[in-house]
Formats: sequence, structure tokens, C-alpha cells
Amino acid sequence: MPKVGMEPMRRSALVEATISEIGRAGSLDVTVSQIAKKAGVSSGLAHHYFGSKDQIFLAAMRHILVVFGAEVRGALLMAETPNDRLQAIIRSCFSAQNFRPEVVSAWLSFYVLAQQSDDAKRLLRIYHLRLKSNLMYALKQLKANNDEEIADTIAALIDGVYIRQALQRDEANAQRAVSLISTYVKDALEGQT
Amino acid sequence: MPKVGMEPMRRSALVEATISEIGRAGSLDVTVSQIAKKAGVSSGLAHHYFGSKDQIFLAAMRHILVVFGAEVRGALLMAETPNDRLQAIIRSCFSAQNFRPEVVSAWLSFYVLAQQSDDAKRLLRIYHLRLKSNLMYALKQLKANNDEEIADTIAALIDGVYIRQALQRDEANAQRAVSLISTYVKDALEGQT
DNA sequence: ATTTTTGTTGACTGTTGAGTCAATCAAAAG
DNA sequence: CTTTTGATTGACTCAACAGTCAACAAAAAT
Repeated sequence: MPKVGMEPMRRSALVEATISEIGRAGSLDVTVSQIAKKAGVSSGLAHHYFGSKDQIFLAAMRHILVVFGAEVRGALLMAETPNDRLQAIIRSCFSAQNFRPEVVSAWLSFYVLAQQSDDAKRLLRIYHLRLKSNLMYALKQLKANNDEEIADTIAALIDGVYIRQALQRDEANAQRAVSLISTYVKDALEGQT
Repeated sequence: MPKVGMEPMRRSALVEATISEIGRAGSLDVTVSQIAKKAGVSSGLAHHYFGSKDQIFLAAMRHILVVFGAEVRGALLMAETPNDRLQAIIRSCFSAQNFRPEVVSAWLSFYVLAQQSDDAKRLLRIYHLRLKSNLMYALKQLKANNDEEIADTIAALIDGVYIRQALQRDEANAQRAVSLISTYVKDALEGQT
């Protein structure tokens, strides 16, 4: 079985397994062995490819952020008006991919990780900046005079809805989440123009 | 030195130490020894009074919720109009006591704990229900036709602002947090009446 | 004065889990 | 056919830590 070129497959299997196990456990309290088992390999191999548990976590976090970023970019491509752009961003947050229970749960754990690891903090900051810049770009075109406050509110709302979803654990209602935030956006823009 | 009646003092010292250490570490990854040391006692004593680490965490969480609940109730007493009531609730969330960096950080960890422990989940659910009921009571008097959605949005906003504060770690700007949420409330109510 | 109760410690135990390492296997290269 | 290289394992080491326990200290009760 040992063929050449296994590395990328193993890496991504381990990353997926990490997200899945973190989601299942609801915390970073998962062992390398659990992750490896879920990925169908030995714990030694996980260390072989990633070096340490921390690196595995970071790789998983990077993966989630990359998937998220790609989805947002894809959705933005099809948006024509500034309002479309806002909707595209919001809807991306709650897409089937990103709003999966394990992923939501993993997000929460990554927020915790970011309090401990500088690398994780850096990753999350980049994500935050990109999200805000995307929001601001659309809001500026809409001539919202308090665009910065609105952007921060949207961002906080997204995080808040996520955290609450992580707790409830019933099947995620993405529709309601999107409508909640969209309603806010509508009200906020009406109130000020 | 061993006088009678030490128990309540030790318990509260340990609870305070737990919050402080969780806040410092940014996660539940603190040892009983660390907590005990911070409280100025031995690890054995912590076990003596609480039985297990889980129980210590739960006691700390209960303490935060009790303090929070008391503050909200106090603020509500002085509110006269429904709008005052909303403001009172929001302002309580960001009071000097509740919005301390360690407490904010501990909150985030408690959300994680609630994904693992049923007891923690129950505690948090009670807090959520009480918060929502307080919000709804005020919103109903304001004749908001979409009161439930507004209540959920406020709650999500509070959580979102908290989580972001936990990350930034710079000195908390409670003023801005309150104004962010108050602005939302104003817009939401104007938009619909 | 002695007994009981309450508070308190720190050493000890058992377990768990991260990371290492030598050895193995099979394909690819020469 | 032999050598190299990448993939892979599982046993092993070592440290950390939760929880236990026997023992001690001082006040309170008798």
C-alpha cells in the first residue's frame, strides 16, 4: 500500500478528522490518537507530518479559514450591487459548508485557541480584518455614514449567532440566522440615510 | 490558625482564583494546583471542599451568573420606562464587574464547558432564558411587533461583543459596546413602529 | 484534661497522553 | 537485483496531573 505521494492525502484526512473530533468533543480536549484513529492512521504518523499537536490544530484552523475565504470570494463574484455584496458575505457565513455543527463547534474552540497561541491569534486577526474590509467596502458604496459601527455590529452578530448555535446543537437554522442579520442591516441603513 | 468557619471563605477564595486563572490561561486548561496556589491553599483542600475539578468549575460559573443576575436585578429596580429597562440590562452586561477581562475570558471558557458538561449547559440555559425573558418583557411594552427577533438579536450581539473583547485583550471599552447595541435597539424599534 | 471536630497539608498513586524511535514494508530508482 | 526513499507502525519514555490518604494542628466541646 505505501505508495509515493500519500502526504497531501494524509494531511487533509488528519485535518478533517481534527475538525470532526474537536466538534464532537466540543473542545480542544482531543488526543492525537483520537484524531489519528478517525483519520485511519497511527498517532505516530500524525506527529510525523505535523510535528506537534499545536501544529495539527493550526492546520485545521487554517483549513476552515481557507474554505470560508474561498466561499466568500466566490459569492462576491456573483454580486452586482453593494447590497448583494453584503448579502453574499452574510449568506456565506451560514452556508451548508461553514455552518455545519462540527465546524461551528470547532470555531468556538478556535476562539479559545486564539487566546493561548499567538499563531492562532494572528490567523484569526487576518480573518477579522478581511471580513471587516469586505463589509466596509460594500457599506461605503451604500454611503452609510456610520459604516464602521455597522461593520462591527454585523461582525459581532455573526459571532454571536455562531456561539449560540454551538450551544443549542439542534439542527442549525441557517435561514433564520441570515434573516436575523439581514433585518438588522436593513434597519441600520434605513435609520441613517 | 485553624479556626472554625473557614469553609465559606476558602470556597469563595477558590472560586475567585478559578475565574482568575481561567482568565489568565484563556481556557479551562488550568490545574487544581494552580487554582489552589492562587487561593493560597493546598491542592488537597480544593478537593476537600469541592470534590472534583469539574465541581470547582461549576461553582465558578455559578458565581459569575449569580453576580451577573444580581447586577441586572439591581439595575432593573431603578428603571422606570421600558426603554430604561432595556438600557439597564445592556449596561449591566458591560459593567465594571462583569466586563473585566478575566471574567470575559472566563465566559468564553464556560461556553466551551457547556458543550461538555450537562450541568454547565443547564446553568447557561437558565441564564439565557432569564435574559431573554427580561428583554421580552421590556420589548412587549414597547409594542415591538417582532419582539422575539429583536430579543434574539440583542442576545446574540451581547455574546458577539463579548467574544470579540475576549480576543482583543486591550482594555475593554464598555462604553462603545453599550452604544453599539443601543444604536441597534434604536434602529430596530424605529424601523417597525 | 481529654475528646471531638474542623481545617489543612504534602506525599503518594495511577492514569493519561504527547512526543520519540527503531524497525518494517513496499514502491521507485539505479 | 540492490539500494534508496517515503510511508507507516506500535512500543516506549517521560512528565503532568487528578484525586486519595494518613497524619497533624488548633480550636471547641465535654
